[in-house]
Amino acid sequence: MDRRQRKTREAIFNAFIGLLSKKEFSRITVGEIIEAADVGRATFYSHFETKDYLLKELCRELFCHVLDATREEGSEHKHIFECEAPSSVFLHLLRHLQKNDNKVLDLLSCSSNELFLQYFKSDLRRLVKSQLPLFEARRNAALPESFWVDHIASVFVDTVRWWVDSGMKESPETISEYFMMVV
Amino acid sequence: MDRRQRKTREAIFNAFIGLLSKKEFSRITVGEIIEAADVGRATFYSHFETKDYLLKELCRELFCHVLDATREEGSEHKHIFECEAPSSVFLHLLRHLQKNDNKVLDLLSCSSNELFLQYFKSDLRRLVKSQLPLFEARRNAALPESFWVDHIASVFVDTVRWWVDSGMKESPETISEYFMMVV
DNA sequence: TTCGATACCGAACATATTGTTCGATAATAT
DNA sequence: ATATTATCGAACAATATGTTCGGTATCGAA
Repeated sequence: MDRRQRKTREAIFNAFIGLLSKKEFSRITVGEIIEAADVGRATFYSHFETKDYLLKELCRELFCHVLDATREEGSEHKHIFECEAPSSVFLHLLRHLQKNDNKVLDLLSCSSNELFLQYFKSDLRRLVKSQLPLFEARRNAALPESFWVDHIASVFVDTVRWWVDSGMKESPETISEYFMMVV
Repeated sequence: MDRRQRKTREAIFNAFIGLLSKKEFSRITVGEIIEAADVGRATFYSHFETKDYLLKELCRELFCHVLDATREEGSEHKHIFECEAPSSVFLHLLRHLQKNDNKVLDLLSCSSNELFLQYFKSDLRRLVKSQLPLFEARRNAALPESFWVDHIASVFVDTVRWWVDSGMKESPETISEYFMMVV
């Protein structure tokens, strides 16, 4: 990819994230984004069809990155996935969030976080599905698998939401314990 | 309240709900609403400051209505709240939803249902809080109350979401059982 | 029934936002 | 060095928002 493209794309993402910390998604205009990113109007529209697609692509990049990182760490230390409690993989995720090395946390704590949590959850469902055996012991046989997967992903997202909404005072370890207590 | 006011208010709500079943909230314009409701532009703005307030007031009316109805039924048959399992109050809620006597279900199954589920959840939290003793037996003492309340409300909302998203094939009784299995 | 209050109409209005177009310029890859 | 391509910037039509105003119809209370 052309270096210019990378730069403008990055500039737009950063401007967008910056604006999101100040105001709601629906009230952010394309005009504000291109001014903050310092790019031409036509340039913006050559990168993103609409503001909604910008949101979508941003989520895809960030969440896939976080989940892939979690998955990688998992395959480095295979025992995590094979031997330890199911909490491990989620604990890793929570630690990634707290470090905030990428900007996921900024998105999850902004006023429009519901939008991101939706995307986050749908990516998470895939992770849960691949880790399903770890939860088999806790599952009631009467529950449909689709319900069970959805439930685990939902509870994790809701737990993260509660965490950030209440100021992230607890450690990732504590939150992970809470999660394991209720799931 | 003036009969004229009631009528236009009702007309706007109905037009709004009708449009929501066809397109996303963010793509619905005030122009479309007033055309469908057959009221003047100035009239709309004398009732609702913006489209967002319209959404908010609609949620407040409908959800409060549902939850109040549930509460009322509860006080008629006091045993429900005092003696029976905590499932009862939620089962009542689910039955109300399935009957769809008010239009709550339309909102929960439209493409912008996330918006409504948020409002629904915050109203639900209050209900959960008032029914908290019923869940005491299932609660791990290490969990903060705020987390516990949030969790119960979240799981209920997520359960309803799963139900409507997957076509509401199950009976309210079954869904209530699923809910009680995982909470 | 009457009468004062007020909700509604509808059309016009300024303003803001969206998404597109185009020629000129500058950065890039090879 | 050169052909390619991303960006600029300014202008553009089309659409949406929220307000204003005088006239009309409806309402609730006496």
